[in-house]
Amino acid sequence: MSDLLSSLNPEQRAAITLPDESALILAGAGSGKTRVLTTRIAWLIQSERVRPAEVLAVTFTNKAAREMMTRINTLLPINLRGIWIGTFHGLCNRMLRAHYQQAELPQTFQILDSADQLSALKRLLKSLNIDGEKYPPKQVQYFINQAKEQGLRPAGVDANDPFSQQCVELYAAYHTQCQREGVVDFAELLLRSYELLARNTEISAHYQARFKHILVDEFQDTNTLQYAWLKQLAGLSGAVFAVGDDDQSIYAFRGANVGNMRDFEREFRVRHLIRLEQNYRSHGHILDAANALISNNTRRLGKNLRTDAGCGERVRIVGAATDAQEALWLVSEVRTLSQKGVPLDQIAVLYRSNAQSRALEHTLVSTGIPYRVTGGLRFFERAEIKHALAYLRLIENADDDTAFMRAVNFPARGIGARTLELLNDTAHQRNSSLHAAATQLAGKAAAHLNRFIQLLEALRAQSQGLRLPDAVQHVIDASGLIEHYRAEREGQDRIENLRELVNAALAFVQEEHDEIISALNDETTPLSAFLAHASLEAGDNQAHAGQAAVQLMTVHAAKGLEFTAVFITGLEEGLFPHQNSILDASGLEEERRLMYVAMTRARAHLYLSFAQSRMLHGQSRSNLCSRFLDELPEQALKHQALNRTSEMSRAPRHGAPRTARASWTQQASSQSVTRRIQSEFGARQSKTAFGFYIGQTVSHAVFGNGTITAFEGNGADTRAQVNFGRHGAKWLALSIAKLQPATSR
DNA sequence: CTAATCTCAGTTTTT
DNA sequence: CTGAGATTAG
Repeated sequence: MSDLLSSLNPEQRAAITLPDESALILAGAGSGKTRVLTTRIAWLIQSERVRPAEVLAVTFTNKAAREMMTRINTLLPINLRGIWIGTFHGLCNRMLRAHYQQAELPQTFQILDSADQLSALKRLLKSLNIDGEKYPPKQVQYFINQAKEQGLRPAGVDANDPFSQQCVELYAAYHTQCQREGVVDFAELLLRSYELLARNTEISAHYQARFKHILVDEFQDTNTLQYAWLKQLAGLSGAVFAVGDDDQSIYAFRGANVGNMRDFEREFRVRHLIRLEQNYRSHGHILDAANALISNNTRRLGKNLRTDAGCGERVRIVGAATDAQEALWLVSEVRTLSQKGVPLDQIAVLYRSNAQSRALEHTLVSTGIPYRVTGGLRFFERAEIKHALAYLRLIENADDDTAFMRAVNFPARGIGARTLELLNDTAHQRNSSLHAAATQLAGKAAAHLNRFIQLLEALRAQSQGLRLPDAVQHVIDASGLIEHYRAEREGQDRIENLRELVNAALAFVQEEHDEIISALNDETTPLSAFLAHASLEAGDNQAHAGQAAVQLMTVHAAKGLEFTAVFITGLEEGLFPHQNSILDASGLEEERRLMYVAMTRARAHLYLSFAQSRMLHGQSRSNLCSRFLDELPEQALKHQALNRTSEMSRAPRHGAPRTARASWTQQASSQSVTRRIQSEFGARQSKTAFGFYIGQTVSHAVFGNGTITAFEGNGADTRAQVNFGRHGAKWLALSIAKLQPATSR
């Protein structure tokens, strides 16, 4: 027991050894959060306060769940049979499989991922003859998911405007469609599981009695429904150990409710609130800067990180003339770091939005620095994989219309829009699945359709006796997918991926025998379990590990990771903070938390950079540098001057250096702190256009006085973004709008 | 029915 | 500038 608790600080130890009641742990960035969580579980079991089967731990990502399992196993090398560790969705799936009848689901129910859900909705809109322009499928999807995440069924949604009323009806129709098809979307997994517990006192009592300890990771990211589910599961007696950091809440945009932390404190009668404020990751200056930044947010639960490490290096701030030069500077710094002995995979390049990666990648490729982009398409989301899975899904459940639509004419077998329209109508009239309608229709209407139905029959029959990997192999061959891709120019990669799918099935079957995982899904078939696995765990973003490479990713993707050196790029108003979040205070605070997360990823070296002009949407635009730079304490910073001449002479193409330099007029920089920062390292006043400059106060005949915040475009097309205060921000073409320099008050 | 061409919007993302 | 989705020509 003592070794479990050795080398922990007093707060960590206190958290780990708390009594059997609910507790809230405010765990700052780099404070050993995962360690506390896993050690708590190991300690509870080792001291025989609970058996493994009485513990439930929930995370947001599969990666986190796996890591937790591994670390507990390292701390406590005993059989953990019966412990429930997984994602919210994974655990709900598990529960629904065990009680599928009470949950009113078919035993073989399948899970729709977001893309599947969207195509299901598009199909629904079409069959109801609803204008997709007026009701964009994406918005309907958002509406439905939001309702579900509030725990609401169609009858419970308040709809006061025509749009919402229509959405409610679509929600109801969509629900009927899902029920008929035997499919559930992600939000449905949670809601169904919640309802199962809420309505069925026996089942609810069973789980409440069983799970004496419930542990929640990243609690600040829970949404309303997840919180309600936890409450239902814990009952009155369960001890919920919630670990989170309100300062790292960056998912409000998808429904996360930081307010859950306050509610939790009250509703679970939390007597133990422990703050983990000792940071084991970042050097002093980095932490000082991050602390100063986040202190600009209001409504915090309050927390300040400290470190025993020295001040370390100052945070470096760099302004470049163009995005291309920013990238070149980055490359030279990466080289320097590498020469100093920092491994490439310990260097992260972060950005606010994915679109920014392109320019960086371009430069990295041309300078020969190996890099790896995290994010983007994952294995099970690839088109060819989804096609193969669609055939497998149809074997399992012929009524799965989403899978049917995906497979029916891919590879092309002469079943076009016309036939499918007819099929859709037939199915809608008879209230049957597409497959059922197709069997009726096949004889008379289309021989092609008939052949497809027969193909499905054959696949089902032939895969019957096969083991899962063999069945997968058979399906990708007999469906014609391999043949189809063989004929395609760039089909080779896709064929490789399909072969990889067979390997994935093989690995999955083997893992099923693994003791840790085997407790799951005793009742379902291997195929059904594999399909659920494919939906719930979309697979790695990037398959090729191997060689050490610089890590490129969005700030969101970097959460939970740490690196020796971190570059945060594109620190410009409109980019970071993002344009769409600048308007309201809560959006801005989330952007600030995002910046905080980004900064606290760094151990020893932190670089913040911006460009005065950048290519965006095919146009060059100029922005002020980010307001977040103004919020950092001067003593923790080092403004690094770009050696303009040498950098520019090295610039290969792009980067019209001459015009850029010529335009750096020396303006008096009395108004803005931002400009002061810019002038300190020689970047000076931002770009001018038509004699106007960024930050200038101008007056407009209609909107009155405003401040220029950005330029975009060139020549006669040049437009300026002007913030007119209560009139909002407007883009005005300088050749048209008659702007006047405002006279000072 | 398919392939080529046009239009248009364009954060962040896990399950 | 890009990629998705719709529209139109073959």
